[in-house]
Amino acid sequence: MNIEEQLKKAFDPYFEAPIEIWKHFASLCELIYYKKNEIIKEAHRADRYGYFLLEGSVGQFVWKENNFICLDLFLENSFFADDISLMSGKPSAMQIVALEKSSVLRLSRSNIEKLKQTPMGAMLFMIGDQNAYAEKQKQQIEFMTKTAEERYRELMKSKPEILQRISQKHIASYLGITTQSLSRIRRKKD
Amino acid sequence: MNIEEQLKKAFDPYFEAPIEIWKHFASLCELIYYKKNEIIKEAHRADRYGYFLLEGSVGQFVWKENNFICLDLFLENSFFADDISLMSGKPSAMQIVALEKSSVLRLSRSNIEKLKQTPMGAMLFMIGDQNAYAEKQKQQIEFMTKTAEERYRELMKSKPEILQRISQKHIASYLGITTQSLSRIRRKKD
DNA sequence: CAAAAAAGTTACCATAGGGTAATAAAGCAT
DNA sequence: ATGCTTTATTACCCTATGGTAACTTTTTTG
Repeated sequence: MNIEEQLKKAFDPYFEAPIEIWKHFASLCELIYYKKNEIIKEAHRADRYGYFLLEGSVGQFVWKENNFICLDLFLENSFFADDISLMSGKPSAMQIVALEKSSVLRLSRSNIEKLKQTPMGAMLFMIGDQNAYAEKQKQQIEFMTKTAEERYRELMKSKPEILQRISQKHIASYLGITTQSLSRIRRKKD
Repeated sequence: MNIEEQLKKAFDPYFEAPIEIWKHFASLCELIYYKKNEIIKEAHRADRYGYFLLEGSVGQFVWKENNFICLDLFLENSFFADDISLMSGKPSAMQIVALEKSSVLRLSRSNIEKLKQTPMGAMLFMIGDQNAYAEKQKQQIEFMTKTAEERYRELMKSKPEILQRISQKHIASYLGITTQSLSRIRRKKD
C-alpha cells in the first residue's frame, strides 16, 4: 500500500476525505526512519512538527522521579505530536520515542498551516483534534474508574499486539504502575 | 459586562477574534439558568449542545461504583460540553451538573456547524478543541506524576476559589480520592 | 425556625501498589 | 557464541488511600 492510501485508510473511520487530499498531505511531508529507542522529540525542547506513524510504534513520555513514564502509546497508522509544544511554539516536558524500528511522516508547522487553509484540510485537523480530546478523556475515565489490574486486562483484550511489541516497563508506566506491580498482576493468571 | 464582551474576554488569551464574531456567536445561543445541583446533561443520554458558562460552576461526572466522580470542573467564562456525545451524536456516560446557581449560553450542534462554516468560526473551534486537549493532557500529567496530596495543594494554589465554592465531595473525586482521604490531607496543615 | 438531609470529620482496619534488593531471563554487541 | 546490559520476576516490608461506621457540622426544606 502506498503512503496516501495508508493515510486515507487510517483517517476514514472518522471522515472520508478524497485521495487527492492525502496526496497533497503526503507531498508536504518528509519520510523519516527511526531505530528502536531513538528519540523523536527530546524533553524540554520545542517541536514544530506533527507526525504520522507509518510503521512501528511510538510513545509519549514525561519524567517522574527517576524514569520516564508513558502518557500514550501509538501503533502504525496513528497521528501523534507533542501537541502542547506544537501549539504554543514553546518547549514542553514531553519526550517522544520510537519503541520499535519505525517509519514516520513528518509535517512542519508551516505546512500544517498551509493545509489548514484549505477547507478540507481545516476539516481534517478539526476532526483530528476533537478525536484526540475524546481519546484522552476516555483514557482519563479508565484511569479514574478502574484499578490497574482492570486496565491491564482491558488493554490485553483491546490491543493484545501492544503486549507483544512493547516492553513491560513501558506498559507498566502507561498503566500507572511499576514493573513490579505489573509482574504481580501477570502472575495471577494470564 | 454584556455577553459578547464576556465571550471575547474569555477567549482572548487564546485568539483575539473581533467583537462582531462574538455578537454573532451570542445571537445563535439560548440563555439558560440552572439551579444548584440541577442536571444540565444526563448520563446515558445524547446531547447536541455546546455550552459557555457565564456565571456559576459546572462539573462533568461519570458513575463509579456508588457515586458520581468528577472528571472536570468549570468556573464562569469557560466552554464545556459532553464532547464525546456532541461529536458522535450518540449517548455517553457523562453527566453534567451545575454546582452552583449558574447561567449558561447553549449552542446547538446545527448552529455550531453554521459557525464553523465561517473562516473565523472554524478557527475558534479549532483553537478551542486544541486547548481542551492540551488541558486534558496536563491533567493527565498531574495525575500520573503527583500524589493526591500534591494535587490538592497545587489546586489550592492555582484555583483557591474552587475550594471555597465547590463541595469537598466533588473536589475529592476530582482529585481521584475519597472525601475521607481529602479530610485527612486537609487536617495535616492548611 | 425546626426537623431532616447532606456533607464533612475522625477512627479503625484492609488493601493496592510502591521501594529496595536479589535473582533470573532475555536481548544486544563484539 | 559469549559475555554485557537491560528487562522481568519474586520477596520483603512500607505507605497512601479505600471502606465501614459513628459522630458532628452544615445546608436544605417544609
